[in-house]
Amino acid sequence: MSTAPPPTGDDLVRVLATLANPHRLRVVAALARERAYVSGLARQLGISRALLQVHLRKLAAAGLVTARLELSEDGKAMNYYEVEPFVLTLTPAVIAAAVETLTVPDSGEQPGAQR
Amino acid sequence: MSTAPPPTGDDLVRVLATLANPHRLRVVAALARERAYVSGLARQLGISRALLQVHLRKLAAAGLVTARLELSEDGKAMNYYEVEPFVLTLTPAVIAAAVETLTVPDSGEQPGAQR
DNA sequence: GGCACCTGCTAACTTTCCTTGGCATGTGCA
DNA sequence: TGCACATGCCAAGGAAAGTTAGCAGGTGCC
Repeated sequence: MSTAPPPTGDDLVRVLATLANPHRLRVVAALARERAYVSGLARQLGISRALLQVHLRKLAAAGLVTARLELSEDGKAMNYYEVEPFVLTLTPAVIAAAVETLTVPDSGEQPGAQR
Repeated sequence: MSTAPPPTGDDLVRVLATLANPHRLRVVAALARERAYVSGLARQLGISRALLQVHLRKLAAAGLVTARLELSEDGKAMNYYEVEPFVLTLTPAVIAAAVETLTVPDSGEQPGAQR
């Protein structure tokens, strides 16, 4: 078994599209140091909570971060996010393998089908 | 030294944004098997030349493919593309390092500056 | 000359993403 | 009760990306 799981074509696109954003990269970088809750992270990054929440949602949808709701000592509900220890190696060969499992949204054809 | 060169934050975003597209992934996959010229590749992928050209341009801008203009035996000018043997490993730590060199278009602050 | 192949560009439309602002809810504490 | 903190959602405008269609140029061959 390798350190990198075989990515589905669609998964690969989703993960790449998710990471292809400066804000989301900063979020991952910040969470790589230590987990944080939404409001605190928003202050730390200097962006609005609404914006951060959208990015966190995408990161979570791609499986790159996870959320855990906790109660602070003073009873506040805090939603702590932490980064998932992913390892993704990108090479032409990996991409060629992933393309085999690519869903085609355009014409809805199946993998291996000829046009 | 690792197999992957240290990516700049901006470079990383550019490469990720470039690869986060089904068509461009297919192009890379096709070129990974063998190099091809524009028209032939367009037919092979079932997309228009104009569309392919835009994607090829982005891939070349990100340094993932290279173009070489050649003359076929019958004198036709053929623009052959081939994939660059890139190796990019993506982990939270790599991202954290790349973020340090991220250009901030929003407020234009310098790397290392505190807020 | 006309057809078939190759190359490139640009304008314009459509779709998607990004971002902001506002609103609603709940808690603890002075 | 009012303030400060936490959570979330939704609507709307602006910016960027994707896609198509059309035009123009070049060569070889029947």
